[in-house]
Amino acid sequence: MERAAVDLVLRDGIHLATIEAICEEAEVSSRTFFNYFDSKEDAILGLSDIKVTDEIVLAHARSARDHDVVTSSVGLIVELISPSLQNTSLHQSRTEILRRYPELFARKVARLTRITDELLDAVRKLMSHDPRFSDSAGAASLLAEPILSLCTASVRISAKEWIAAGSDAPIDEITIRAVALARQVVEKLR
Amino acid sequence: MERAAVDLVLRDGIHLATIEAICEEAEVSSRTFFNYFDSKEDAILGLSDIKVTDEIVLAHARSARDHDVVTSSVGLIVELISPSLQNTSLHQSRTEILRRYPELFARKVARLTRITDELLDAVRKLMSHDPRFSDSAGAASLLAEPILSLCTASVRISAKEWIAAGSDAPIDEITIRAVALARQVVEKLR
DNA sequence: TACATAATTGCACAATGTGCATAATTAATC
DNA sequence: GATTAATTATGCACATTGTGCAATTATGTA
Repeated sequence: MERAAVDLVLRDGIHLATIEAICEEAEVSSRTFFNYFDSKEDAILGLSDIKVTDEIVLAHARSARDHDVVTSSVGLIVELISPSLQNTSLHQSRTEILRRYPELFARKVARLTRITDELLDAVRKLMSHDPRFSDSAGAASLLAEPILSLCTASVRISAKEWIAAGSDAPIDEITIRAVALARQVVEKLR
Repeated sequence: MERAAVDLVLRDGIHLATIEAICEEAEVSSRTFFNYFDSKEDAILGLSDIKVTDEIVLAHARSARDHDVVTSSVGLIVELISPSLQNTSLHQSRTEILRRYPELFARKVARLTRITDELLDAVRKLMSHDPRFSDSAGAASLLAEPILSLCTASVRISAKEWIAAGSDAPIDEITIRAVALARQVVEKLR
């Protein structure tokens, strides 16, 4: 049904890709459609459930060089979004859809804000592993949000570049490039 | 009608605050409602049209100490959101609504992404006034997005604190505090 | 008053989404 | 293989949001 939804949007446009049409294409009833997706856009955008587990967070906290919170945060973010980067066929169609219909970003972002709190907790944990934040206890917690934003934006750009370059390079390249961008910002602004 | 929408949501809950009920309260027809708002949430959230004019951008570029891009960007962002901070009665109700119904952030964010491109252009202009970015021409443009994210997040936190403290202090306090937060991040991460 | 313009409304309609009862499919057990 | 139990798909009625269009009402102006 996701395939049908995505294909129809690209073929007929978002307005003609009604639930009815999608269900006809997928050969299911419209009622069944809503048994699987909360909304039409869920199917179109493929809003999979990202989980931020303690294991993943800890793994990144330990593996980052010097326990740098930027490196570990970027690594974590890239790992979380990597499934949607690798699922090539569907994902490419979805990327094209977002390009054509920027309004749909809304839902996508909505889902992301749903996990923003989880990500913030994760960044705070990662900060606690970073020696530069080990002394300043509670006050530093306020910095988690700006740090997360900085890292997320860097990943966004880096992923864009990666996709534009043909998605050939290993995904780690996204991480490396994103960390470099974040560092540049810090260097320039200090 | 905005007043009626906001009041009803707080009184009866989002589900019972239907268009029909809101229109009854506001004593207009539902058709009239949609002549003024594109959607129910528009009225509830009061998504006013933020305009990023060249004048405002230039004013901030010039007034910022040392033409620091963080200071000017934060100042710009605070100025853009200040109307919604000052319109006390309605805004307080809306803040409470967002607290109760975090899902509604979606639309709010959607509107913000609509002006993200404008904001990015603004930040690039502000960067061009910052001596630290004057040499590195095109490459630095990539940094606009992370910088904007950093500033936006800092403002978000600072505004939250400001509201929590009772919204008594002048709005400039938001700017000052946000700049301080952004600076802390940069200092810590370098 | 008479006229032009703008604001409001009614009505028909399309589309999304939900609740609930029923049918069809599949798997499990004897 | 037949029977039963679980899951999955469906049909139908309905509420809600939102739009297009034509008609009506209100408002200002000469």
